[in-house]
Amino acid sequence: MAFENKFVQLRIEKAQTLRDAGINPYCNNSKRNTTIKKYLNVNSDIEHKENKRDEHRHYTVAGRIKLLRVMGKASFLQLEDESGVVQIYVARDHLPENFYNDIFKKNVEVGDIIEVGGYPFVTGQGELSLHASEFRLLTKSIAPLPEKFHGITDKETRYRKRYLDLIMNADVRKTFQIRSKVISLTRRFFEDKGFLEVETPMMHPIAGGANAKPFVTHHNALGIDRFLRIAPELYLKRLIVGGFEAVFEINRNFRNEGMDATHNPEFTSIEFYWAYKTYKDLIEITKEYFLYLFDHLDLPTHLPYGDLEIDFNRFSEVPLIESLHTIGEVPSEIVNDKEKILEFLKSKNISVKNGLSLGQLQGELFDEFVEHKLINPTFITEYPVEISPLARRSDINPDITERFELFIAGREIANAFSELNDPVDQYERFKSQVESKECGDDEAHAMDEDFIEALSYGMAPTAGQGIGIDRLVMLLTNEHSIRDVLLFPAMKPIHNEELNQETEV
RNA sequence: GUCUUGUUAGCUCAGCUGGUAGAGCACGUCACUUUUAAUGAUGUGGCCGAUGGUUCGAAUCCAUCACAGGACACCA
Repeated sequence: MAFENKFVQLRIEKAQTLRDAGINPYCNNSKRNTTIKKYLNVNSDIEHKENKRDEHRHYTVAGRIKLLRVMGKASFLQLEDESGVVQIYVARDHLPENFYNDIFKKNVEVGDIIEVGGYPFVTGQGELSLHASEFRLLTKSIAPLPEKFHGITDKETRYRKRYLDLIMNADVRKTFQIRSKVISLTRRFFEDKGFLEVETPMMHPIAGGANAKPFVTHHNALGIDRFLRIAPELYLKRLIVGGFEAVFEINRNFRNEGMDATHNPEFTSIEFYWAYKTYKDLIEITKEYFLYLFDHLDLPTHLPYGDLEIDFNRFSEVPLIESLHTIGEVPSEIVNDKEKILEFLKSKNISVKNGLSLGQLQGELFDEFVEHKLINPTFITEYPVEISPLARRSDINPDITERFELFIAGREIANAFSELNDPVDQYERFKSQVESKECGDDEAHAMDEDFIEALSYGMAPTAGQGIGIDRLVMLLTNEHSIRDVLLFPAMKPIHNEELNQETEV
């Protein structure tokens, strides 16, 4: 039952006491006229004034009480709003008669949201504070906050009750402010380059554009199942067919797969498509994009990440096959021989699915021996065609594609290629994907005939790229779990809630 | 999915090889008009994650389950 906790009960009683005294514990006519940060900035000159105060100034701030130190006839409290923290000095004799003793001391506590009016002064300890002459409760908090020193550290509680995490941990708020900036800067970067932001469907009749298991939902009115999108790619390319030459979309994708430190079932990406360009142009714009982010976020280009230091002045480019040997230390004589790769993998005790093609085996080698070693930004180029069903073939070598993936700190951050715009080739590639699907690869791409038809009308030569925003934010904020850059990461429901839901129905 | 480590007061944590629970913060009461995690005194507060088992006796040992963290697998 709600509110049964004894501390909550006590606070509810206090709220009632306030009502009985004619004070609304949930009033909404706040008179706040400045933020705490502005208050501190505007009054930074006070310490140089006579008596270190200016009784002619008057400000009204509001926020949550984070700390409360009652010392007889006067009290100090730390008041926090979104912009910052300020110390408030509350003295009995500067407030209406009996207010301090009967209302403030007895019924106001840590967690409450209040409004305070008064003048600026600097305390004996040298802290710019606000001397209260008006004090008003705005919102009575009836649930006690976590411990003032240790705060809340239990990860499960932090993710399930993110609001508490945000109240208690300023650095968590900072992380999400940076996340917001990254998205905003990304939007501005592409808009400034003439890209058009578009919104394409989240519910797809065919889950395409990536290899992944989709979530399924049902549309009652049409009586059909829909898939939550695993990627917007095929819709964005339809727009290129339609004549838009530069489009992007920043939004969620959904993949019905495992969860771990780098995977959440819903995640945010930007995908952008650029007509009359190739993947080589994408390498250039990607470098430019990173510089833009670092510049506007004021980050060092030697970025610390855990124990690593990533050098964003050094982007390198390595073809995938070459990387197997030069980075992964796989003997170069085996990398183009299926049987030898299988032998090699066996000798390293690595088991792979039966019936993989050469390109797929090269992909396995890459994942196993190269990926985790790519710390500084590295564009791995020229992916095998078998693992790139939507990418354009190289004119020089039809077994490889004009594609790259960008790796930083051992993780894939972006995936990009010159788009396959030959409808017949695309049709054949889908067909071979469908064969894989029938052979048990439940993540292989499905046939999308409507997309083939769209391509048939002609899609200008185009380059397209996807960037995982969550992983990017992890890098930029030095976070090592995707849950720490998602406000509300996916969590299993706790058992009691499940039971309640069942019994309520 | 596998392995592993957790789950004790609102929060942060103790609790040994079994003898029916402790601290700090918070909260109540008292003192205190310049504190900085204020201080001093005093008090309240627990279905020890859930269910079974072993035992005279379980927070503690065993099993199963739930949730979480980590690692691995899967996710090209």
